[in-house]
Parts: sequence; C-alpha cells; structure tokens
Amino acid sequence: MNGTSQRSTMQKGIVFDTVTKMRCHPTADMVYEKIHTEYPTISKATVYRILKQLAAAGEILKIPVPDGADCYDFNISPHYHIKCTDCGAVGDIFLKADPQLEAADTCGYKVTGCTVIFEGKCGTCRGDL
Amino acid sequence: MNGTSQRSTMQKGIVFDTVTKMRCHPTADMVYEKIHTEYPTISKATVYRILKQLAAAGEILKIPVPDGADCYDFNISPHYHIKCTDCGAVGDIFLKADPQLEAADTCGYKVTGCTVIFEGKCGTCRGDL
DNA sequence: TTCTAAATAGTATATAATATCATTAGCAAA
DNA sequence: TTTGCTAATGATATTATATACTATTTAGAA
Repeated sequence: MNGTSQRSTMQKGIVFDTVTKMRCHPTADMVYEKIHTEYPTISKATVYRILKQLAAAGEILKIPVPDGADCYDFNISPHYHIKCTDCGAVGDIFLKADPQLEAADTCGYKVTGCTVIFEGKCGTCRGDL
Repeated sequence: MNGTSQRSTMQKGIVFDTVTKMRCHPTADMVYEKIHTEYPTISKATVYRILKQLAAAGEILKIPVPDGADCYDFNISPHYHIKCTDCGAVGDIFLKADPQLEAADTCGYKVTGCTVIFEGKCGTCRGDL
C-alpha cells in the first residue's frame, strides 16, 4: 500500500483513496476540499474529472441528488440512497427487490438503468423535534 | 375557460396552463421559452418561481433528472420516469409496486418520499441503430 | 383615493459542472 | 540522454441551472 492504489496517475490514486476513506457520500467539492488540504496543487477540475471517470468505470458510484450536487459513494454494492429533507444528509438504503426488474417496457424505452433517491428525515433531525 | 384557470395571478394561470398543454416533460426553461413567444413580458424568474410553487403545492410534478435540468409533469398520478441515454428524452413509466413501500427503516431515516429515474434507450434512438 | 402586502420583471449572483488550452508528465525510440 | 509523442493535469473561462435581490407594479382593503 503506497497510498495511490497503483493507479495510472498519482491524482487518480489520491482521488480514489480519498473517496474510499470518506464515509459520508461526499460531493465532488467535498472530495476536492479534503484533498486540497494535503495536496494543494491538485486542481478542482482534475478531481471532478477523475470522479466522473471512476464512476463511469464502475469503481465508485455517482449519486444524483435532487436539489443538490451529485454525491459519490465508495460502496458499489447494490443499494439505494436517501436524502434528509431537513439537513440534506445522504444515507444508504437497502431494498429487497430491484425496482428496475419491475419496469416493464411499456414506455417504448429499453430499460438499462435505474436511479432511486428516497427522502425522509434522518435520525439527528428527528431527534431535534 | 379564460386561459388562466382562475388562479391568483395571470402569470400563475399561464404557467399552469402551459405546462398542462405541453406533453413532453418540459424543463423550466422550455416552459419559459414557450410562454415567452406569446407573453414576452413574463420573466424567466417568475416562471421558475411559479413552477416551483405549483410543484410544492402538488399541482404538477417536479422530476429531478440526473445530469440535466429538472423537468415538470402535468400528470400528477403515481408514475415514474425514464431518460433516454442517447437523446435525453424523458418518458413515463409505470410500476406495479411502489418502491417506497419496500424501503424499510433500516437507515435511521423516516422515509417520506421517493424519486425513481430509470434510464434506457427511447424508441427513436433504438430505431437509429 | 390611499395604504398595504404580495407578486413581478429584470438583473445580479450563486452553484455545479464542463470546456478550453497551455503546460507537464510519462514513456518509448533513437 | 535527448527527442518526440500522447495523455493527463492545472488554471481559468465558460456554460447551465437556479435562486436572490430590489425597485416597480398590481390587487385588494380601508
């Protein structure tokens, strides 16, 4: 282990490792800020670019969040996400059934993917009541 | 019928009626452009504001589209959406089961809502193969 | 009519993400 | 080592989406 996971460039290794170490569904900007403290010469464009590449390659997940910036998730196992209606915190959610399997081709589209974003109130915000 | 649906302001009536008449899941900007041709003095900010209000009031649906602008749907009956991976066209999709019912509270959140966006290839783009 | 509150038009600003492009890094061949 | 090529990067500019701001307008009440 050299901190770069032996990827093709140092930047890719740093971005991947940073996302993997952050357990909070960070946005691209959060990943950048985290990296920036330790590697101030890595540019924001590079972080955005690499996160997009990693997601396209299936090494991380990109989570499109309604009314907010996309988040990323190191956990690529099948699961879904929920956003707190109060504080915006994103959490994991697990479903028994895959909603995509339910999507009959009644729309003229060939269904190849599915994004599910739940919303609710997180434990912290429920405690604030 | 006077074209304004007797809403509180003329602008609200025009926005609502325009969305209702557009059957293509328009973005706020598309609604604005449509309105602008006939009512050039109605501002873009007003269209955005009213669409948001109508969605919050449950009179129309707001569809958060990954990698794109939010769309609006006059059809508020329970259904889901799919975006073409090629052309971006948004279509309707119908599921037998409500994914929200499957979301057990295993995440510490109280689940109150759910957004599902499928992706696939629309009929037109499939025909282009 | 005058007053008041809400809504609007127009512009400015914020945010997120990508595009652009000169520079740099990595690497193979000479 | 030096040269040359390709891809990646850093820095900035630009785009796209959406909201904030504020002077003005509108609508209705007194």
